[in-house]
Amino acid sequence: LHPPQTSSHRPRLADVAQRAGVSVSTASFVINDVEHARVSDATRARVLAAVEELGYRPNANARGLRTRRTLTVGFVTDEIATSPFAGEKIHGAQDAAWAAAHLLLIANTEARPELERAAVETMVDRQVDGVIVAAMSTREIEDPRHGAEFPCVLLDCFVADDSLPAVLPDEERGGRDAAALLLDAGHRRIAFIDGPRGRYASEARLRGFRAELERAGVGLDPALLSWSTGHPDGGYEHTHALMGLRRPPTAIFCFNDRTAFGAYEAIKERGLRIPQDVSIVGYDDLDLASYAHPALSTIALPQYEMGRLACEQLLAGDVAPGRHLVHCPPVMRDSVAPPRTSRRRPAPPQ
Amino acid sequence: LHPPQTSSHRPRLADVAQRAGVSVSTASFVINDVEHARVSDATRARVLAAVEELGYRPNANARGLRTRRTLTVGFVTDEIATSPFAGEKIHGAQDAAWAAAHLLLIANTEARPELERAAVETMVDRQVDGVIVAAMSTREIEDPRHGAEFPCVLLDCFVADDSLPAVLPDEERGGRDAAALLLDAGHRRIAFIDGPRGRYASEARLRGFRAELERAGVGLDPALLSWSTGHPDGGYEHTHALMGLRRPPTAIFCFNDRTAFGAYEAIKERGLRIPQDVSIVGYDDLDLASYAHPALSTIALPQYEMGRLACEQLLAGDVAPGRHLVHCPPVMRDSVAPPRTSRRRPAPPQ
DNA sequence: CTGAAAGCGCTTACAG
DNA sequence: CTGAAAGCGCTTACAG
Repeated sequence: LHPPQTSSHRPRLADVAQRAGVSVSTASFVINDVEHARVSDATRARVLAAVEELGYRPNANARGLRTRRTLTVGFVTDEIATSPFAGEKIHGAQDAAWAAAHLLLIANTEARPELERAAVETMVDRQVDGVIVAAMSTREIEDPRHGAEFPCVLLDCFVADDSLPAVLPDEERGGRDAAALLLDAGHRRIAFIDGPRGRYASEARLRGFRAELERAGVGLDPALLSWSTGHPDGGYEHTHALMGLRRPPTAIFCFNDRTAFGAYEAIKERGLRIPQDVSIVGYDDLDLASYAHPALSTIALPQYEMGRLACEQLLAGDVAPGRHLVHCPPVMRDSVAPPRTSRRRPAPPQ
Repeated sequence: LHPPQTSSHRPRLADVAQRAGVSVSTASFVINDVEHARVSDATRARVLAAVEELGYRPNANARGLRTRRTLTVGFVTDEIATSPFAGEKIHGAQDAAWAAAHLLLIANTEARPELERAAVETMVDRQVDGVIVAAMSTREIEDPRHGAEFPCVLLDCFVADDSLPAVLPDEERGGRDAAALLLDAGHRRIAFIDGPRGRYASEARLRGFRAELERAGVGLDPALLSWSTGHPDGGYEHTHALMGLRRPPTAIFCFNDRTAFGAYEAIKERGLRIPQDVSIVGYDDLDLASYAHPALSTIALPQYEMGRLACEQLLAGDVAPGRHLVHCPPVMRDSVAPPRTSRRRPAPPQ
């Protein structure tokens, strides 16, 4: 009847079958290495030769229609360009996907719920084998399934009832580790320039940070806690304020590396040195952190690993619902040192 | 016979046809708004109602098999995580794709030719409507078609014979603009800390930079040209070297913003001020550039626009082969000022 | 204005 | 060991 395009067609399975002098069934069996269908070596060789000569490659679309497996996973993200995080998550997910012969279908939603919904729907329409829904900074989202049923894992986000598997960074432990790192160096007066109030990461890191300080019998002086933007300007301003205090901190934990970069500037402007005068710890481990002077000690956010894990779990298909926390490893560089004794001495007992 | 999965199936077109009491043809016509097939309003309403009630959504896979259009474009990139560039390109491409009801299928190749080839092949197997091959930093690549025929546009890369459309930043003009910017401010002794030798961007920016200096009758002092890493450490070291010269430059053009960040550090360490003592111009317009102190003047690399353009051209299908240069707009911030007169005076005529 | 039927390119019980 | 045939879920000339 009507082949929509008669033009220079790719060879089809029928073409290789014909050339090899076998039926399409047999050709299909050898191409797919079907176990239980025993094909003689001679026949197999003829088919393989025909495949080679024709440069035959199966139409993945037709195959997917028949088998209901498309070897494709959907990746919908609320943001893709402003931070390097998205790229790292995608990189990890894509590596896991590729290892299982899958490809990633991407959609960016700008965190707009109606776009997110449309994105998930169009992926399901395309019969993806599963979808990863990712947020760039940990947050709660609506259930992306909206009643439909399909394999889904959440990346850096979660649903209220935890009915879906979610891969999340262990922010609270990260906060604890940051505090421990500074405590271990001997600091007692430690400030925290936190991120935006109410943001999941801000609250979780603070929880861990505060708990660790209290465990050490130090406690968090309310004057040393501030909420910032997560950008360098916030770190810059808050650090100036902090260092202008009558009893300035000897160390500052910054919500993220960008905030720490701002803190660096402020400290240098005041003629102080890092880490001799003030120790700094960041969060994220941006690649720029290792280029700072001195190289920034920080808590790494393992975006690549999280992306990989989410995709592996999705494809393995055996993940339990609920939150799966991923450790954020501290990375020690040169921005932490013991406090100056000269500064510790004058500090009166709390 | 054998429905591979009898489980909770999505409704098919046949289901809506049955429910509406029409044939699948008719149902298909109204769902696809087929022009020449006039369907009575009553019938149309019944079909639409059935679609609504059943929550019917067409199987994109089946549709693609039949129509040979999958509404999917392949995006293969040599790098996705280390710089923010990939994310911006993808963002632009995805926005253009989405606007045309397309989705992006992504593959990352780590710049390994065999992976690149496999990626392109698997995308063609999946019947994508076209593929974008992207590099993160302008470079020549092998023809990704390898004899096959499919719509393809290159993004930040090109093939030797220019037989494919390629969207590229106008690096040479960027170099010229950077020079002009500094020349216009009154500088005559301008250094260039270029990127790695032999890299396309390094060479092209140098070409433009040098040409503009010569046009202004200034010329590029070989002592003021150096090749660096493209990372902050390179900018840091070369700036120290430059400022240690007997006749240091009054302005430095840095290969990129990261290099400029290193230059900032070195200048501040020497007790000099930007822009009063030294003017700095970067390249890329990273988001961090606007947070630097002072905010960095730079030449923007319009990654998003390039991504969008490439995808638009691919989907429009009317692009001529050859290089399509995209302008890199200078963005003036606070790191450029006229040279100190005290420094200009002693400079003897060349 | 509407329907019956072929076919997109595969896979896979089933029969021989 | 191999083949004929149905069917995955659509679209679309063609006939009425």
